[in-house]
Amino acid sequence: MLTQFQWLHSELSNVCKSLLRAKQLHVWLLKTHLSQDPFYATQIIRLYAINNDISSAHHVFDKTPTRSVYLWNSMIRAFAKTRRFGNAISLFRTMLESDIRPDNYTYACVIRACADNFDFGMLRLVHGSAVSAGLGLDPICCSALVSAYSKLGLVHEACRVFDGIAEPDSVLWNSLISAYVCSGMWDIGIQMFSSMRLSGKKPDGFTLAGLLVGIADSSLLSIGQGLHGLSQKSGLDFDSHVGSLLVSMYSRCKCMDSAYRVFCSIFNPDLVTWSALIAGYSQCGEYHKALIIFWKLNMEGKKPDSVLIASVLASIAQTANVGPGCEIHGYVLRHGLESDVKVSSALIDMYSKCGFLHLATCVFRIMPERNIISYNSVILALGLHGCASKAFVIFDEILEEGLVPDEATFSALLGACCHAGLVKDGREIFQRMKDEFNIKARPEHYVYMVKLLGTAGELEEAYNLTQSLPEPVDKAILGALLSCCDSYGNSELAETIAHQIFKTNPTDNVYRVMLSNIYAGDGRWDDVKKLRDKLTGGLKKMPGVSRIEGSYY
DNA sequence: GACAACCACG
Repeated sequence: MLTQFQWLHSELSNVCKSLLRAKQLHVWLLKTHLSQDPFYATQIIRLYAINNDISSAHHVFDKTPTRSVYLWNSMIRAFAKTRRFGNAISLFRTMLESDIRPDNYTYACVIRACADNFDFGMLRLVHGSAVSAGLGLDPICCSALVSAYSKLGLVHEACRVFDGIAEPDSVLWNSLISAYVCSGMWDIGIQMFSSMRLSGKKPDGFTLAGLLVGIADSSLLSIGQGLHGLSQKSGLDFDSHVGSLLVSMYSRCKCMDSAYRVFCSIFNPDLVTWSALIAGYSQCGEYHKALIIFWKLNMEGKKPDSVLIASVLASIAQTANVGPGCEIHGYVLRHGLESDVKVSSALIDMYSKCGFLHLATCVFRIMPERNIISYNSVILALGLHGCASKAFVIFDEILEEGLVPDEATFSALLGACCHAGLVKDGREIFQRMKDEFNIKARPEHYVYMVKLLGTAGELEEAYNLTQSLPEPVDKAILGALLSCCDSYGNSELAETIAHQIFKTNPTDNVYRVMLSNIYAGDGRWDDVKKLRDKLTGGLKKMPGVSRIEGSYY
């Protein structure tokens, strides 16, 4: 039989998400007067933080008279993990003024918080403070520093920290490899991997994980396959992290057969691995397979989490078939997932892409918590359905809420203007994006602007806008203008634009076909022939398919 | 208690 203490320890080590359970344990500890014991207080803070009840966690911290380093660290970590970076830093400052000295774990946690908050200035300060506390060469601090600098894109700083260590341990090697790979320098990451092996350190699951995320697309497939072989040789393919990363890696390489094979070889795959497979099918455009895997997951009695639901909803949105979407919505309501901001944003997008704007706005209105992504989803939905003025009302709501619009917000607004033909509003919001919100226009913003002006017949202004950009101008921007020239039958401008595109994209036949169609519209058949003769093989148009599924009104 | 995975808007 379990003793009370064995029971307590097993309950505390259980990381299961349940605020109720955390509260029950807290009450039990209060009754037995154990709650003031720094160890138990630390555990309760951790449980509250996992369940996002930061005020209860802070209350426990306040009420504990003897504060160990452990206790301070757990409270700072609780703030940092719930993205309350300001609180984490100010508690760290209070700790520095107290008679308890921060240890290497405190610094590692604060360093990570600075990186998560993209606060370079604070990271420098904390780094300096760690050095003066004599922890400049501590392996735990250094691995946190290497990861933090690389997250901020400062891979050379990360390298400097690494170079300062005479005998790096595996964790530090893994952090450096990850740093290079995450910064897009996967070849240096591979070199570091060789150096690690030469130095006698055995690669582990983390090493492989760091390398696998660098296999961004099918051009690196053979390296990915090599890493897969290596993981099999060292028996690391049984590691659940490595398994899920192999599935994602093959998905990114569009090798869904291999991804599925890896998935099948994993004994009892976890939710992350299921998610990786579903997202993989979805990203490869195999939405129906994604749904089949989702139903299979349900048949096995597994409980999908919010991340998995969000990726399935994204798949459904692409199939534009609201039926399964409604089923998932039912599941969401039955399992109390509707308050999750990821799930709700995905529901808004799904309903809007399936044609049900009113359901999308209903979901939005009853959301208890909204972030910029949920606002962007609803602006996109309104824009897609031609309700541009309502989209602008939502934009004002963002500002009233004190949220900061991002690139995607303006993309959605410009898209809404395009759909509704609101040239004046489009011009205005494009200007405000740059002047008021300091957001540099990205190619997609220019595409919308060119489309907006071009569709309204302002071809000259649209052309001037494209020519104000530095060379080479993105082909999508010029392509948008080319298609407007087609609508207005302006074959002269079309010719100029098309040749500008051909200069940088000599093999892109799509634009030759577009220009040839414009010539044809003008009756310039000789030019059509000249252009068509230049076309190389492989020009096949996928026939369109439409289908009507059952009605869900 | 430090280093790693799946995810919603474009």
